[in-house]
Amino acid sequence: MMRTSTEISKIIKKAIDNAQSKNILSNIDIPEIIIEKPKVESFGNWSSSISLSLSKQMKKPPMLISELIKDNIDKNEIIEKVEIVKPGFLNFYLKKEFKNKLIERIIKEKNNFGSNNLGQRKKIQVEFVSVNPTGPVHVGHARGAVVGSCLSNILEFCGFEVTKEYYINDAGTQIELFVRSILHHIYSSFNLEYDAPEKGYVGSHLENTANEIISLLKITANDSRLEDQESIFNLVRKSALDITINNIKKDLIDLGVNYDKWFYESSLFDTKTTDKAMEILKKNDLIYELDGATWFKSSKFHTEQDVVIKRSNDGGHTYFFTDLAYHLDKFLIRKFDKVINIFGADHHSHVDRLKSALSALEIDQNKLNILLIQIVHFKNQEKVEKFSKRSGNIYSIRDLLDTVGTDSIRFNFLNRSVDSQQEFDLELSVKESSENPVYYAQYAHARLCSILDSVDFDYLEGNLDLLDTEYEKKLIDDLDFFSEVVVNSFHKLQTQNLTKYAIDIAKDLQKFYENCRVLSDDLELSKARIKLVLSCKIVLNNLFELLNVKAPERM
RNA sequence: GCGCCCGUAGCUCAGCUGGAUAGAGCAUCUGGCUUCGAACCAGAGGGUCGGGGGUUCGAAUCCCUCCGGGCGUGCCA
Repeated sequence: MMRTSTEISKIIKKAIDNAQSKNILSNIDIPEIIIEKPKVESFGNWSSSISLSLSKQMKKPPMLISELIKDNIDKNEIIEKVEIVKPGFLNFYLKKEFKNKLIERIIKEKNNFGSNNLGQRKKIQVEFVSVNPTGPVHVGHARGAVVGSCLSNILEFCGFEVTKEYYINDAGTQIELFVRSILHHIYSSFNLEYDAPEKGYVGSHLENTANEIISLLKITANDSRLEDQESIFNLVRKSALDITINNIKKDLIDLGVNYDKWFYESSLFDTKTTDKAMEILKKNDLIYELDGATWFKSSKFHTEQDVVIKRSNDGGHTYFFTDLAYHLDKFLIRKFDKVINIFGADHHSHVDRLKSALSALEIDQNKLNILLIQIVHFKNQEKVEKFSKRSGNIYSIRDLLDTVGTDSIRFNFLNRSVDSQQEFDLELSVKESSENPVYYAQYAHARLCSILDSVDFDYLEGNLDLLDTEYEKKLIDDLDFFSEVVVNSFHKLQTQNLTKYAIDIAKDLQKFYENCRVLSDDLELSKARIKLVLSCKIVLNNLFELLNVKAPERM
């Protein structure tokens, strides 16, 4: 089913063609005709400023171009009326029958209403969060988690085959440090010597994990396993990873974030993908040795500086190298048509490097989309807290979930552009949670449910022509806009227009509720209004589904 | 120094592929519950869109420059 804006766009294109073939409009190439929702109701249901942009090339005043377009619009089943407003806007009013059909269609399509097939079942991967498994996911990553999960929902709704993936860095320096920090704690608790690593992990989380491992592995004071530091390292490493990853999973699930795949960095070595990557780089002469390290000539592509892929001190691979191999896996082995990586803004130096990696692997760069999420400051009583896992000063997602509800957190994050830094006032979010916009939208939904609950007669034959107040018309206008909002979110890969739409439609619903009695003595009118209420509920449901926010029937 | 992001109402933020009167939530003030849920509604106040230049019929939006804040800047991830 085509979106209304697209339908109108085609009608206008045809009208211009008509005028051009009659030689009353000059025969130039017509750009994409953008049809927009006007800001003000008095400007119709949809509008276009195409005449203004054509004016110069056509050497005609926009008002005149609009007149000519209007006069040459073919008969159609959508547009009731066209208004031309200075300085040359075309404002369109939709036919009643078209609006009625829309409502019938919503009721029929239910969960699918608003979806589309722009993705054509193409394989798309969304990789997000991917925090080192060295502790709980802290609040700084919650934003990326929520945005990633919502974007995935949108992509799915737009017809993509989506794989949500978490990349587990289980092969690098940080894991090593983490495990050695745990071992230090374990040995210490039995009064044994084990050198604490420099820049290691400390704090209550580390101690808790260590203690958990002691009881899990039943380590005792005179345990012989403690004599072989090499093998105890591997034992502890595995337990530490399992424990940490399971906790991360649990926290994310409670945040409404779930994954299709948990990808282990170490598996890239097991499957020899890293070797393959190295071969390609060597084959293309993109590798050299310097100062004992191995370098990748990324400067040949997009970066100013080359990048180390093998360290000089211990010969270990850098994070960048395994990430390069990881992307080889994504594109050349698993063959995703498109990949979206969501990074924290502090990783933005990684963007160019990764792009250069793709070039080296001869992968089309347009297939990779990297979203940088700006950081979140968590404010607590005037103090802006700095959180760091290594220092042990953790404010985890779990802590956040314990004080603020999931819906509130999600809505709060989704309601902003990822380009903007965000200040999250912890005190305020708890205190004002009942005044959070998400509850406003949910309340509208609950009210609709409450009405529908008390209906005990058949209303599906109701005559929609009876919907004639400004409040009802506005709601229908909103419903018509939903598919458009979804597509916009997809194109821009953003979520804030969805939450904005939620607030907008909720506001119009509250006004409607206030002014239009649904269940009344006028049975025919009641039936029509119930159908409107039902279609609004369906759209709100679909919207909440995308946001992964609850659509409560009662509150 | 260089690179990326941001600067819009008292606060938190939308709007930025140029378009009509710059919006929302919170906060403040005034009014509204015997009728489907007042977690609501109606109304009011509140703006040099960081400053300055430029492009354009038209700039919060594009370009230049300056100021302010954040993040990053070859062997952590």
